[in-house]
Amino acid sequence: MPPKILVIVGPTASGKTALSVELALRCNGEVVSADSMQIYRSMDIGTAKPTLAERRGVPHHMLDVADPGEDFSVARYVEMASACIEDILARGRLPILAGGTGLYIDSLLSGRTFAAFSPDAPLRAQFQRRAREEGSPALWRELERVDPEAAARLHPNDEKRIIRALEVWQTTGRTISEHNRETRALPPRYQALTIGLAFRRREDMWARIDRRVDQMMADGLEDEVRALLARGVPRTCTAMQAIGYKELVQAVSAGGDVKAAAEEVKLRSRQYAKRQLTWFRRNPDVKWHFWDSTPDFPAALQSSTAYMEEFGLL
RNA sequence: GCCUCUGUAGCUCAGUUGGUAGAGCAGGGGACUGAAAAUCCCCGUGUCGUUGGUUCGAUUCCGACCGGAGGCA
Repeated sequence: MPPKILVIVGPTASGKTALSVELALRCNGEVVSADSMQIYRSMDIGTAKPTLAERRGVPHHMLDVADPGEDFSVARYVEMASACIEDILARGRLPILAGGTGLYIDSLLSGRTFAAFSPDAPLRAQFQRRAREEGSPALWRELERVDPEAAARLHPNDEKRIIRALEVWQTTGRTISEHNRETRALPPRYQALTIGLAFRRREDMWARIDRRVDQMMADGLEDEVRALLARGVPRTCTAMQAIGYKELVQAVSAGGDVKAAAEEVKLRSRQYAKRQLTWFRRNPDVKWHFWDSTPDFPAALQSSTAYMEEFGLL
């Protein structure tokens, strides 16, 4: 039987950090972040990375493990995060995986593997150029010839996934469909108790997101972005696509309106939160804890520990 | 006070040579297997400001009224 771990999911600003720290303190746990942007160093304010004070002495893993200009990937995340979890388990403590990046969480828990090759940047760039020149449906038709199963699954406009499927084919000689079929058959890496945090009403979630963005601005997000740019972090890198960064980069470099940018950040954050909900709702095993107008951590703590007992984690 | 323009989906606006209307954004839903805070797909009934009139039929034409913008006094 794979080891049991605790997982806390939810959209942005739903209180994952606070709950995971509380649970770690009570249950001899350590937190493993599952956030695709908090992995980057020097991106603290805009990613809502838990501060030292918020961590309250609880060890946190998978924060600050990459430089903003660096390429990161799910595969790297799974490799590093699973090593962290093994280590925590070996020390007899409870791993608490907390974060909002659904792909990272599912990949880690499921035990899936990735096609055995490193992303080939020149090849990808070549496909991107073709997509720009011939259009993504042209690539889709090409995919249809080599991997009809993948083509049937993908929309002709889904450029990123079409390119990915073609990359796998070109570099490994096997189709991504084949690979996926095999990896899906692998046993899960962990037995997860997943607790989901969400607001009962959408408006309450929006209000909390808005407040958080206002706080980020007050905490100096603009300066954080300026510092990254001054250090020469390319504005096109993945890290700079993060919500809060791309909008501020735009405003700061275009001499634009920082206040308007902050409003844009709120809007994009709400849309992101909706996508996160879509992802997590798909998992029927999530034990949801809904907030009324504002988070009630004592209540969440109580229901979480009850689930943990039932699951055999306590 | 007079004149002109204007009032259509939450917002910005198209449109109907009279047969009850459609885009963008917002919003909702879904997808997602080495970029994922990324990316992709699907979803538009609303007293067409109110009220009279003309008409078989008005959101569309005419009048009045009530908002809004501008101009002249």
